Amino acid sequence: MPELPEVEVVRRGLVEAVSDRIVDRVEVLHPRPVRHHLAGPEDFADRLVGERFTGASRRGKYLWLPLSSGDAILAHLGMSGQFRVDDPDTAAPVEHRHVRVRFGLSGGRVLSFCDQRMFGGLRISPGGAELPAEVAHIARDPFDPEYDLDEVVRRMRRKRTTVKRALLDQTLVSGIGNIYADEALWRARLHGDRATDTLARTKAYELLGHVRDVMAEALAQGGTSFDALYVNVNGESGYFERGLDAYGREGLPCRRCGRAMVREQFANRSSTRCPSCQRRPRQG
DNA sequence: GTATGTACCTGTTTGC
DNA sequence: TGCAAACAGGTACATA
Repeated sequence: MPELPEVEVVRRGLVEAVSDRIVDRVEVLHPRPVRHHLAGPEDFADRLVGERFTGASRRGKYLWLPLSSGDAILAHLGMSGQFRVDDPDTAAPVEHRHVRVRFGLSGGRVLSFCDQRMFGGLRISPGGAELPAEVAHIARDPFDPEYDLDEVVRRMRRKRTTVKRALLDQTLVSGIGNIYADEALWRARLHGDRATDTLARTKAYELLGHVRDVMAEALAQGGTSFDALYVNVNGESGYFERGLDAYGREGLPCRRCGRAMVREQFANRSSTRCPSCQRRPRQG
């Protein structure tokens, strides 16, 4: 599932692949990924033909492709979204890759938005080249030059919620999903149910430091991959899966203490933790 | 304003 | 063997 490191890998690939290319053809093969473009799939396609890409930007897990008109194509990969860049002659058949939207580019290459589970999507953001209005509510991520760690710690400790919910709150700090939340909690030896307002200031700084570190390490390895659902624009997987200490390790020994890792339900998803290093907080 | 719960999706795995 | 149910989970929206 693409989180910040995976989305950043895709962004870097897109900068190389689409910058200065002109859209000469758009095919919307399934309406769902453009559901947020209220004027409909045909309008989505018509508006983009003739536009020139000027780069690729990101905030948290949102990506956007600024256009020379000042508008942007805003994208979210959701659970299983991928961007692929191919030569038309060598690309795999459309139906084998769940291609939902295809862009013909000047120079002959094809940019495809593929999405098996269709939680992701594309939309046109008018005037959104700099920062789409649709992502204005998303907090800066830990790799953003203007990310304000002190402010995140202050806001986190003021919230009346639990630590894991706070990490996943994209309006507090963006880019973190279930995988890297579990990894950072394991490194910080914290249980996800710990109340944020009982967290010592130094512990909050430590936790957010682990968040940044684990995502930086994942990015350096090209991201994490599961079930080939996440790949870069060339269809290649990252290598960080072997670096995970918590996520997906239910029943395996904790790499710190050897106790078997456990998996628990958490808000319609799951959390994996060490029952010894990450003790459940006392209630009340 | 803030916190929480649910719907949206489909390929794969699990259970009867 | 075959079908149904469970599961994965980020975001938008509804509800409390």
